Amino acid sequence: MRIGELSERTGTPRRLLRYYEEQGLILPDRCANGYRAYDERLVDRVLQIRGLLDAGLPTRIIKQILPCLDKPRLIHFSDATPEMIATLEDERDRMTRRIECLTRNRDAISEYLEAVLDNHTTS
Amino acid sequence: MRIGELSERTGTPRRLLRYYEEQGLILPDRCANGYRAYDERLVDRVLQIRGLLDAGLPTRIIKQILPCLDKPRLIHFSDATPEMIATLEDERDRMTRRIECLTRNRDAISEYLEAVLDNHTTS
DNA sequence: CCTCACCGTCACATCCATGTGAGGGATGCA
DNA sequence: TGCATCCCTCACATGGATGTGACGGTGAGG
Repeated sequence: MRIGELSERTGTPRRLLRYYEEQGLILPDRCANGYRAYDERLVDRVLQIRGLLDAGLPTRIIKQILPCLDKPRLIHFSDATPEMIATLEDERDRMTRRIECLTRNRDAISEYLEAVLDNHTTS
Repeated sequence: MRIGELSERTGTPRRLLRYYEEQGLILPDRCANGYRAYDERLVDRVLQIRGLLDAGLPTRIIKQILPCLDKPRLIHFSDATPEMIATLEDERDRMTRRIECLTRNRDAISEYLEAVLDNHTTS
């Protein structure tokens, strides 16, 4: 598919699809035209990228963790340098901390909302 | 406490403590000097702010959700306009989505790391 | 009194994700 | 053939969080 369709199907501005490519997050083929040709699977990948960006990860980190998720069983041992492993462990821990923080705060919001709505219906 | 101590205890540059104040996230007292005087409780609040920022929330949103968490039982009904409630519900849902995304990816990283480390020790 | 470490404000700089638009080529249809 | 709609690259702009430094006031200790 071309960039327009991918843009529509992922709700992502074309500008950003090109930006993600520039940052090395996706690598579309090119038609003879020069037009970018995106594989079907890139729909999910783009959504994943957007999710991670929205969760506060920079493209530099996303680029490093994406290859680990490609094929659950096709591990790229070539990339598995000690530094890379350390980076991944760090990032996994940061993600865990983020999850805890978000969960705590979301639960507090839920509690607040319940209290307010309760009060509203009973007053 | 003054800004230096709060900065040290939270690992936050003074610059940012002033910035958070400018954005209305914290509201320190002032000594006769003009020096900012921070309450003990602001240590936790600053850490919470940093956690939420790191998780991708903008200060504008953080400012709105912080009051809901102040006292679990001291609900500020005065702020509970319908728009505010809608905002909170939206933000709660966004947080849930972020949590799901982070959890999925973190688990995939863990799986990858396990596979790599397994392979490493048995080869 | 001097000095040093703290504080204040102000302003400009940087990084990153994103917006916007100009200028031009490709494709397909009236 | 003309026009609309897609695509390309390039480049400049914006907004939010953060860095950095200038310039000056405060206050405790030698």
